[in-house]
Amino acid sequence: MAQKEAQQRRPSIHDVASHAGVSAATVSKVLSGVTTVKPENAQRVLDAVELLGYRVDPLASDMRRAKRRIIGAIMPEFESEFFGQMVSELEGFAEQRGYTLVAASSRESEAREKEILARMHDWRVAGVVLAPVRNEHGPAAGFMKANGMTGVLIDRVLADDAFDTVSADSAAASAEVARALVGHGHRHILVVGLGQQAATVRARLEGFRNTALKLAPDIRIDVVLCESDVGPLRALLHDYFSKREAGGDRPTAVYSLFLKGTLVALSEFRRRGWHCPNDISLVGFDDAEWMQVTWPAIAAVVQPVREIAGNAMEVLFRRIEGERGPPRARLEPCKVLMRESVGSPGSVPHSGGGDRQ
Amino acid sequence: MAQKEAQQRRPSIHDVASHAGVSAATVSKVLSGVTTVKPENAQRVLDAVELLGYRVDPLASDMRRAKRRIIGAIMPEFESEFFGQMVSELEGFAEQRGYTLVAASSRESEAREKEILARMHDWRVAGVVLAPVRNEHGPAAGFMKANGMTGVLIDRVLADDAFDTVSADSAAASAEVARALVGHGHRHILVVGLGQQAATVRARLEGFRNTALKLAPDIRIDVVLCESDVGPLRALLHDYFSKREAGGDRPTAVYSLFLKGTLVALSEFRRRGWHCPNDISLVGFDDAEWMQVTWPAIAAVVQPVREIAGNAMEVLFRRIEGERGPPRARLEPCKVLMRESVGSPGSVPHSGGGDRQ
DNA sequence: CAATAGCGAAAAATCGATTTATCGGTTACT
DNA sequence: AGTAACCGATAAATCGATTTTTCGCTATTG
Repeated sequence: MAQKEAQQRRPSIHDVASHAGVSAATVSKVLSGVTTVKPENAQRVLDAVELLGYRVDPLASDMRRAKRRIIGAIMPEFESEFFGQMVSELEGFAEQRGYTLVAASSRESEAREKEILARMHDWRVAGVVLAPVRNEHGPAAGFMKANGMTGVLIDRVLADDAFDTVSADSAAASAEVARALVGHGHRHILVVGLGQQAATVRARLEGFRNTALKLAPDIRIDVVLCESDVGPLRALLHDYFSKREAGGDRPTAVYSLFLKGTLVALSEFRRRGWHCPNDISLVGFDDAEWMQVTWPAIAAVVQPVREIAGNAMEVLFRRIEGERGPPRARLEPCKVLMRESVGSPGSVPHSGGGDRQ
Repeated sequence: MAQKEAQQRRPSIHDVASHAGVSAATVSKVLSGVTTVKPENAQRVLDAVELLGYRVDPLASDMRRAKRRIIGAIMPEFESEFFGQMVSELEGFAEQRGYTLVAASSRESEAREKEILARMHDWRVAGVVLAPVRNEHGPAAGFMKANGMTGVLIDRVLADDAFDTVSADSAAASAEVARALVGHGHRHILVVGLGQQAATVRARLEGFRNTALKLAPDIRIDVVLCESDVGPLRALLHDYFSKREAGGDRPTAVYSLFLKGTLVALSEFRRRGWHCPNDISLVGFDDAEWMQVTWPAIAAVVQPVREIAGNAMEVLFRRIEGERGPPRARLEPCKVLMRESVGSPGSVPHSGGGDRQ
């Protein structure tokens, strides 16, 4: 019975102390590696720790010190492969340095983003990896600044005057996509994007447009931007293609600036019975595992998740360790995988039907 | 300068108290909603809180009480849609009750799973939602039991003698798949699975086999199980189909018991130039967004993520609130979406080539 | 009128660690 | 011899809240 109770309540530093016949302060010193303890006493402390199965209570321990060995990570969502991989990688890097990563998702809401950040501030996290919902100018970054938090911004950011940023080199990747599509002979291209993430999308769009116009000044680039959510995009795209098809001047290729856009585009093609690349070519920003196993495989821009995570953690820990100096904006190069969804226009003018059923 | 210092150090309950001209105890009472405080004083406290921007320090606050308003969630991985959605849903439900959810992934390692669990125990989380790497008999569940933690097991579990479990009704869903495939006339079916998750996979396999045999006693069911990781599955499957094709008795349908298996199967079909459903039919356990936009759309068993998350949180909070009684094992019904990847065998005996290029 | 009950708020104990101040007991130095 | 330095360890203060105890004051009651 007494044993049972002893098992229920977890041992404190005082239990260890009285068991080893020393004071709590001595136990604390032994465990924190202070050398001014008689070896004999140290051994008895360690024995008692072993016997009782004592573990330091991190909350009590951390209450005095300013920072805890915790890194907070805030992602816009967890559903997509990209952010899932990102969290996994960040976890690994944090673990390597003896830190714990706690992850939370803002679920695409700036209000929740700030709320989570405030909670992490309460927890006294040593640093935050923030993938903002919109861009680096949102309220969350402001909160971090106002409260003197240490952090790094990733993904939907370009550069900031207070925090280091790490993101994919969208512009360069988009330029490469432009080269490929123009090279295949496309002269009328639709670009699909989401307005929310202002800066990043603009970089992707400009990178694409500039290069395309330079290579083929006569090129026609249509843009369908969806301001708010993904939902309306489906309708927008349907309208767009209906009008274009009626007018007889529909684009020969689509470049989607984000993953869900690629899905929506594919689903629209499907609805019309179009197939890639015979009826239309498709390239999407962001890769996913399934894109390799579809018929045909979908061409995609692959973001270097591991590199972004690694560099973000690298600069974050440098700041945590007190490094000063102006914030730096890092861009990691993407890989562009030109798969079968891209071909040359006009080879088969218009199938309409489809080759199945 | 003095203002700057005031901004730097975050206000404590004593700052609020002295500002409002009351004691710290009174502040605490006001904030925790105790009614035995004179309205006038309460107002002054609230004003001071507002003025100083005071927030309760959760570290100090929780130190006294045994349980913290934190729920821990441990998932095997974050990369897949399923667990990503799961974490999102859990987060939502925790938020509804004023709890914070901290998520971590064991990255398919039982050692890490236990390590994370120990850390959460140190944090004195109120409860844990554990999606074990293998099944309910792993070391993590043992750790939870030994330390008297409150928790609920989900996904890769059937039933446990110490913890409530919530999972998808794999057996029933598999039976439905069997009915559909047999109904379409399939008499030779390959089932692809991963051995790791023992109990769940067995349930899916048995559910399928039993029903299929009952409906068509002459049916032939091949099974390719991969014990360790997904990697070897690719080779196993390739071997399997090579032998079968040589023997001229290849199956007319494949049922994959897990998502990655579906991808591997698709990629193998692709390699052989087979198309669904003309050359072979395919059903996968676990749905994903992309399955609707491929040609053809892939039939899938949809796990009720939201229901599983909701019920897990429901039973977990009941246990946290002190409910006794034997653990219950809940099974949530799945939806089976029979999409175009399933057809009748023999309609087009063997295409081999493919309908593109 | 004295004893008691009730109310609101302050004082003090508590949670589990860390850190600083203190203390007894040697040893070394002037 | 007197004191300074030092060593190892303990007592006590601290972190920021919550909770229990105590206390002063007013209102009720026999």
